[in-house]
Parts: sequence; structure tokens; C-alpha cells
Amino acid sequence: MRGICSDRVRPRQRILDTARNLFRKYGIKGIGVEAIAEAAETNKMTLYRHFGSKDELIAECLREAANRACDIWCDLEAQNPGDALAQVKGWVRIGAERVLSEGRGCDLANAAVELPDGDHPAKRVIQEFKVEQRNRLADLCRRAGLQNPDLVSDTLSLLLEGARVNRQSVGPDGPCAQFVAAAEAVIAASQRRPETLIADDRAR
Amino acid sequence: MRGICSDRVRPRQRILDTARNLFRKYGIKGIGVEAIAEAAETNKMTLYRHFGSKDELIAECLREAANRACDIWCDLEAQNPGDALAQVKGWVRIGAERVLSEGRGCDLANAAVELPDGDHPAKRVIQEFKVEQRNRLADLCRRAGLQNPDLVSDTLSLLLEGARVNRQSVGPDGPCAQFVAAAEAVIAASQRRPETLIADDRAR
DNA sequence: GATGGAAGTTACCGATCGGTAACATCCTCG
DNA sequence: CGAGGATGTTACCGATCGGTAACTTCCATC
Repeated sequence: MRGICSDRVRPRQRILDTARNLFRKYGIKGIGVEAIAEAAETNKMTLYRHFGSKDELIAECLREAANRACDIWCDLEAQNPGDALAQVKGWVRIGAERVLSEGRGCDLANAAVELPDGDHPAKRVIQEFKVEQRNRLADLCRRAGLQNPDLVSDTLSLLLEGARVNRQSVGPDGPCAQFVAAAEAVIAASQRRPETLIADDRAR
Repeated sequence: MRGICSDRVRPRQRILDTARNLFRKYGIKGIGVEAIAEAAETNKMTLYRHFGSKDELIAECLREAANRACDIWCDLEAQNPGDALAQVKGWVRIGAERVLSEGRGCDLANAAVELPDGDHPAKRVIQEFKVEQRNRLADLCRRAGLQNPDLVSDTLSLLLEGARVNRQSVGPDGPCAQFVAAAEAVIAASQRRPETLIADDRAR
């Protein structure tokens, strides 16, 4: 009588997927473990047997979200093999799609806002994820031959992070609508002489 | 036996100040009304007589935070009377100070992350605040004679919003450390020919 | 000094929270 | 088939949540 496919997914994975969705929808503190277990078509005991605590479930969800986000780097390389500049532009495009389509920002950044407690097991996951993303983008900008690659990559990071969080406050017609234009301007400027990106008004 | 000064502040204001601090420290959903009342050296009944519900207290706190944030526009004008460009740069400087010193982002943006519920009374406060900030900065950029003032102001907004939220994930040494450099580069670029900001590689 | 409103106190409500014990059932694999 | 581990079920725990009732005390004002 069981479903052909969906119920063949083990409870652990069902819980993870369901929890990620509900955390996004209601916020981490806005949904309880019992509701998560029921939505995952299982029960609280099974949830606790797999994850031990709500905090660990949160951390595991974020680990999965981080791994999923890391896949985009493979996709970028696969779609633009060897062309680092195209990959940077692809990063902007993918980011823009997320900003426009999702409505809720980065799971890990949102979790950092909701969990100011410094001892929470999720904090380490968040920190490591963000550091890795930063390094990867910086490396990409370097390989793309952009001027001031570290500054450009951090600028792009801030623009995307700002767009995703700002959309949650203002909606899709706010400043986030300019994310692509802003990012492209930054990239374009850094393809010229370095002085163009740094304040420097001396005559040619 | 009462304190000379601090206890002369009415309970309503004590509650608002305390709630703002505790919301910042523990998150909106991470602190209860009873704890807020006690920290404000009063009690739950008085809190509810003044605000009616926790949700309304949240909204009122954000209203106050928004009003306080609006004071910076007066300060900018007072410190740089008539010099719109200097005010834009002052906006960057003040934003950088907040990023570096506060450690926790914009109260209103954080609240938007913690309260995905669209019917929450705080949502309207957040939206109106962010829209007003956007309009004011855009107006400032226009008066400063910058090229593409709307694009520049939204870019600056995204950079600041990104810096404040990213700091909560990565800490002060992450991409947010480049906020000033990024913002100044954007401003500098928009002081030149418009083509400098928009992708345009034609020869001179 | 009397009065009225603001504030404090205590106790309580139902609901929900995260988390656990004990036991029944299922499914897989040897 | 049999056995053992994974899963389901039910009931329960203490704590805390947001919110309220009833009553007392304070304090400024007239």
C-alpha cells in the first residue's frame, strides 16, 4: 500500500528535506520538531533517533544546503570550461535567478540572523560555508584576470548577500532589482585599468 | 529609595529600550515577554497594558529603530550643509562604523528574516522604512551629480545591507571589511563619464 | 487629604515547546 | 523461517510560551 517512490526515501532524508522547506517558510524558531516530523510523514521519535536534538537537525540541514550550494561551482565549470570570466558572469546570473525566484534569502545567512547564540552548532557550519564561498569567488576573479580580484569578489559577494536579504524586507522591486546591473558594472570596471576601480582622478 | 535618574524614565520607554536590546541580543523569537519585562525592571502586566501583544511591541520597537535611523539624514545634512556628495560619502562612513562596531545587522532587516509571516504588523514598518531609506539615498546621489544615481544608490544600499548581514555569518574580517573600499570605488566610478559605470568598451 | 489613573503583584490559563520511555510493528537479510 | 535493527505509536515529562484576572500599591494632581 506504500507509495511507489516517495516513501522509499528513508525517513532521515525525508526529515531533512521537509525541515529545510519548513525552516525556510516559517523560520527556524517558527516551526517545532513535532510539526516537522509530521510533515515528513514520520514521528518525533524517529527524528530524535537520527538527529539527537533540534539544534543538530538545524546544523545538518545547513550542511546539506551548503553542499547543494557548492554544486553550482561544478555547474559553472562544466558550462564554461576554462573560461573563468564567463564563470564569474555565470555566478552573477545564477545569483540573480535565486534573488528573483526564491523570495527568501540564503538559508545559512538567515540562520545566522536567527541564531545569535555563539555556541550553536550551526554557527561553525555557516562560517565555514561563507568562507569557502568567498575564497572560491575570489579565486575565480583572479583566474578571470580581473583587476583587484579580492576587492571585486568581495564586492560581488556583498551585492548578492545584500540583494537576497533586502528582498525579504522590500520585495522584488527594491534595490535587489538592480543586482545584475550593479554586478555587471563592477565586473566591467575591473576589466579596465586598475585606476578605474580605485578612486584616482589624475589625468591621463 | 528609588534611583535618581534611571527610574524616572517611564515604564513604557524602559520596555522599548530593553526590548530593542534583547531582541538584538537573542533574536525576536529568542526572548520572551516576561524576560523583557523583568529586564526592564517592570512586569508583564504593565508591558501588555502598553503594547497589547508581543507582536505590537515588536512593531513599536522597529518604529523607534526606524525613527532613530532617520536621524542620520539630519546629521549628514548638518555636517555637510549643501554638499550632497560629501553627504553620500558621509553615509558610507556612518554605515561602515555600524558594520564594524555593531556586529549585528539592521534591526528591521533582521526582523524581516525572523518574521516570514506576511501578516505580521512589523512587515509594513519594515517595508516603509526600507523604501524611505532607498528614496533618500537615491535623492542624495542625484543631488550629488553622480551618473546613474538610481543605480549607484541601489548599489550602495545592497553593499551596506550585504555587509551588515554578512558580518553576522562570517565576522568582521569577511567581505564586509571591504565595504568602504567597494562603496568608494562605486562612487568614484560614477563621478566619471557614464560609460565607466556601464559596460562599454569602445575606444575613446 | 482625597481621588483617580498608572504601575506592581500574584496567580493562573491553555497551548506549545524540546525531549524521552516503553512498547508494538515492520522490513531486510542471513 | 528467524533474528535484529529500523520505524511507528502513545503517552508522558518539565519548562516555557503569550496572554489575562483580580487585587494592591504608588504617586501626582487638585
